[in-house]
Amino acid sequence: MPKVSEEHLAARRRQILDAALVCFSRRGFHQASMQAIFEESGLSPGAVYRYFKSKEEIVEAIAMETLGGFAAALEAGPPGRPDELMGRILDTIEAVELRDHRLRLALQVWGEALFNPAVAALVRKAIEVLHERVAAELECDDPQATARVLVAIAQGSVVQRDVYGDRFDPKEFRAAAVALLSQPGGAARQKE
Amino acid sequence: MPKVSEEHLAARRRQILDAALVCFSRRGFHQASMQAIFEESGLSPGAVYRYFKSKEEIVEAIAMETLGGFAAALEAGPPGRPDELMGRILDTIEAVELRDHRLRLALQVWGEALFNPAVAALVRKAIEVLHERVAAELECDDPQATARVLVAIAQGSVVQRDVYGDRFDPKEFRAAAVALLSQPGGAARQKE
Amino acid sequence: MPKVSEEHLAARRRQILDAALVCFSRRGFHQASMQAIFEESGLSPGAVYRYFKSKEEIVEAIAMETLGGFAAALEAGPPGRPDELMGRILDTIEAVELRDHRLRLALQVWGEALFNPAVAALVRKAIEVLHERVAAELECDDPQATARVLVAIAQGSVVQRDVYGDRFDPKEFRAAAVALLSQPGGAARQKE
Amino acid sequence: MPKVSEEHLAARRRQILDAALVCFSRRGFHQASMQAIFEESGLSPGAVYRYFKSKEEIVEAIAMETLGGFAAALEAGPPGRPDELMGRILDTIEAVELRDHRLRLALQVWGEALFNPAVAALVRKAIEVLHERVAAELECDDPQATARVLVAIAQGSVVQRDVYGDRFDPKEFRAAAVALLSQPGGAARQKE
DNA sequence: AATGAATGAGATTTCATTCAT
DNA sequence: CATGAATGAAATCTCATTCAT
Repeated sequence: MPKVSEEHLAARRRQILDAALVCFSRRGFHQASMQAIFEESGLSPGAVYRYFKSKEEIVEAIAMETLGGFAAALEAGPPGRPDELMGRILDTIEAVELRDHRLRLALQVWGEALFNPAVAALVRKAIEVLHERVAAELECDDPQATARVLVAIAQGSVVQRDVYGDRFDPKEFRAAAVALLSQPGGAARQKE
Repeated sequence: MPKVSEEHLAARRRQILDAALVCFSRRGFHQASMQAIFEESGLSPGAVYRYFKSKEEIVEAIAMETLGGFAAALEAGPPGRPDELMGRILDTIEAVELRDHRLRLALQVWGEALFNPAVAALVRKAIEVLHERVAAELECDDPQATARVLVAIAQGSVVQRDVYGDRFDPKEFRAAAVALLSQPGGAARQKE
Repeated sequence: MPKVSEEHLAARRRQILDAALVCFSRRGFHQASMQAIFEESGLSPGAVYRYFKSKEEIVEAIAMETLGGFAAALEAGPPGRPDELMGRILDTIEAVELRDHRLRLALQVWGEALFNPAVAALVRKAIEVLHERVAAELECDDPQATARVLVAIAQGSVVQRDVYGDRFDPKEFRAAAVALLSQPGGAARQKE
Repeated sequence: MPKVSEEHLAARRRQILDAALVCFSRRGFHQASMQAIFEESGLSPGAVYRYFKSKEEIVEAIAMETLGGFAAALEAGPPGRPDELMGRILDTIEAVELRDHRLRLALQVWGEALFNPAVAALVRKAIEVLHERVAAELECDDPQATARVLVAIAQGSVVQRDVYGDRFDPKEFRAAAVALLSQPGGAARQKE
């Protein structure tokens, strides 16, 4: 009974990736088993392997989705100062996390990039893209270099959030980051 | 070979941890096998298991060393502005990386914290300590919150370096970060 | 080879249990290795573990079969005197041994009950059942207590047979037991 | 520092066997590890292996002690009827158990005899001895065969006690056995 | 005599993957 | 297109035993 609609195929793929998302979030890429994905998805091994030819391919698909989500969500806006852009970036992370709950995966994906060249390429590309977007919207002396720092702040915030869980306060972090960037030297307590 | 000196025992432990360091850096915590550690260390399974009672214990020991290394290396100094402290933090990372080559592990350790409560506790503690150190040396409006941002920049720099490898330029990043913090709003191209 | 008939599954289970039977009889529960069961059954580890999730589960299944075999084989009959019932019990043991060759296992199962609570429960249940059956068919003063002694004679005969191997003569034992019970005091050489 | 008194050697041996007794009673011959014996005895592997050249030798020594204990404890007495002797045998088991707590081991030893020829020989010898002693003190038609049945009752009582633990009532069992043997046919409720 | 560090074979179990149906 | 039984390599860890000190 071959020939099945495009939608059907896409739905199956989604079903598998959703299950993988759950499993990877729960135990990590390498501690989650294919067996767990079969169960979570309600599909048989054969079915899953029809859509992805290895576990690694699933990992890569999840990595791609996870990284792509952020880039896609960062809306273009008018050029602005670093602190303004920083606020927008952190707001976007917040929005995406609310929608997808993929922050735990982001950290994993970066870690996976250390050993998996395909994922490494994805991650590099994604950071690159983000970086270009940010640089393009920055109004400051060295937009390229500054963009890298803003991206680092965002990445660091993800690390802290993943590690601290509920004890990380995104609003507070956002305020601190924006303040630091808006009155840098000034933040130094007006010494006298 | 009974009753052996303390140093001997310590040396064996080191031998195992050094081997684990190599293996984990090469393949990651969960893809490195115990077998690989036996071979890299030149010891038998029984010998390794005399010093660590599970793979997880080795992972935790490595995590602890890796995190402790940074905290220990950040020398105390006189209070200063955020940009000054940022420079010192990034220099420390640089120095530690040159010495230990553990930056790849740092990212892995953060990832491990997502699923391993013991490692999570270690990481939280380590970040906490760093955070307190930084806050204590900051002269600015809200040292606690500001410290968190500086730590985030440092963490983000580690992510970028791990992902970019040689293409990450630490000096450039350092310069950009310090510049951004010293003339924050000011960095906004003096609009005219 | 998907969706396979019930019989196929049952047959595979049998195949594994038959192999386990051989291996356990040959070396004992704890000295028989899973490897041996894989080889004896001609199945792969994965296949065996699909049907039983641990070695212990196989041990328990074998214990259950072994104990159940005896209970099932003891046919109901009209109430009778202790010596009559004793004869029937020993005959049943004989018949079951001829059919299944599980006497070596019976002793092992009792031993396993010392340390394995699940097996202990099985054994207690089996002895209980046997005991009730015997008591129900006894015509004598205290059927409950008497049943316990008849069961003990049966158990002791199994011990002796296992230990003596071919040198144990079941017919002789049966005759002696029946004689002892039929002319108890009387068996005392008519003193004058 | 060689040459040590005989007593010292004997004491060490005892120390090891006592530890083994504890370990074997707790987990069984094959599930108790040598490591456990080292710990329980407070001796090093090297020390233990000086006195016994393998685990099997310890098992055999324990088996020997366990079996010997019963034979030695059954005091000689004047010839008597089966029921009288039965009472004495069960009383002896009781006394020995109170003293040594080795009943759990007895069942294990019988099981071990299935696979270990040295133990099998010991067990056969022990049963033989017991058998001869009992036969010699029996006053009845076929002392040899009757002795075997009495021994079986004793063995069966050990099985039941091991399996039932505290729920086995030795006094009740003793009474039932003696009654059955003293009024065998008679126990059959005088049908009219 | 005694120690205990070290060995290395081997135990149980899991897991990604395949392919007959 | 889908199933799920089967595979078998490999993973972690244990254990009886040895031997240099």
